Amino acid sequence: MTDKMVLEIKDVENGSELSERLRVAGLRPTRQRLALATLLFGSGDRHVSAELLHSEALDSGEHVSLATVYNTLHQFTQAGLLRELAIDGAKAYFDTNTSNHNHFFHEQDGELIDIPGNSIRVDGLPQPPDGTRISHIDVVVRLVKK
Amino acid sequence: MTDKMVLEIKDVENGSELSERLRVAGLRPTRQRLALATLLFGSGDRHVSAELLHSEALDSGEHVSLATVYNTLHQFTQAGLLRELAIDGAKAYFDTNTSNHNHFFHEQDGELIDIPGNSIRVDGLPQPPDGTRISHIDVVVRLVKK
DNA sequence: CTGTGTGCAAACTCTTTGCATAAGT
DNA sequence: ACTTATGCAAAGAGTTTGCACACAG
Repeated sequence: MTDKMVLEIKDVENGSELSERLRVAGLRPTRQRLALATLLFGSGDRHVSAELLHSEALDSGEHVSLATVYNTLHQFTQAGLLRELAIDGAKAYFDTNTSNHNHFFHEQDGELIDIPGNSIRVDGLPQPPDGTRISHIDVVVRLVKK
Repeated sequence: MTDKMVLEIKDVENGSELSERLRVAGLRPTRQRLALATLLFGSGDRHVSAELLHSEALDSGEHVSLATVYNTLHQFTQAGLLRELAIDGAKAYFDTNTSNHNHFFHEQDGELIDIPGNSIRVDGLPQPPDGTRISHIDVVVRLVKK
């Protein structure tokens, strides 16, 4: 039995393939990154701001500095684990659902809700300008109180 | 001939129905607002940031403080003369085209290009959550270099 | 005159940065 | 050991605010 096998068994035992996800992304699975990853990926799709994630981490008893939260969110985004959303200009939101989907945004509450990727269809796209290609299309359906 | 008539004739003479647009919106046509309105609405559709508009105003020889530029952009937005865009989170953009249309956004250059309102069609919108109605739908087609 | 608008500087929010210390491999 | 990550506090960008003065009606 090699060291590598032992490592794999240990990872499976403590239920944490999060370590492995981080390692694959070239990120050391530090205490802080694991804590944030657990909050982010431990329970379905989420939309978080840096401040929210920071306070959740503190609430859960892990000390993580706000600067580290920002670093981590950007590292995760670069690694493709998160997608950054430009929704309201004031602050950045990060979405744990990186697949193709869109959003309702409640302008008064600041609440953000996923719209499944297959429900909205965008037709009639004009040709992108020369020398460019479409990276992706963001659709934000803005809501107000009735 | 009444005072009112004199005023109307003067407005027509200097070619400025901008004064009237501001008055209708409940905004006094001050020197600063007229200068900004001229820059904004004097030449086709535009996308501006506060800082860009401020420096254009200074370049044109009109002194306007940055705070007034912000005030004015928000007042114009509230009056329906502008639409605010949440494109890249870092700063706010204001669009002089308030009709229904969408945007190409070149992520690397930060360039913003209008897509005519009638070319894109969005289908398959789910029902908005209870107690809310759709205010409007923003479609941003994000571009990267080929 | 009266009320609104403007300018200035200070304050505020969100985010980034520099550098010494701590932790992972 | 060696390298990367973290924490702190300070700096930075963009935006807002409070209040005295100026201007439009």
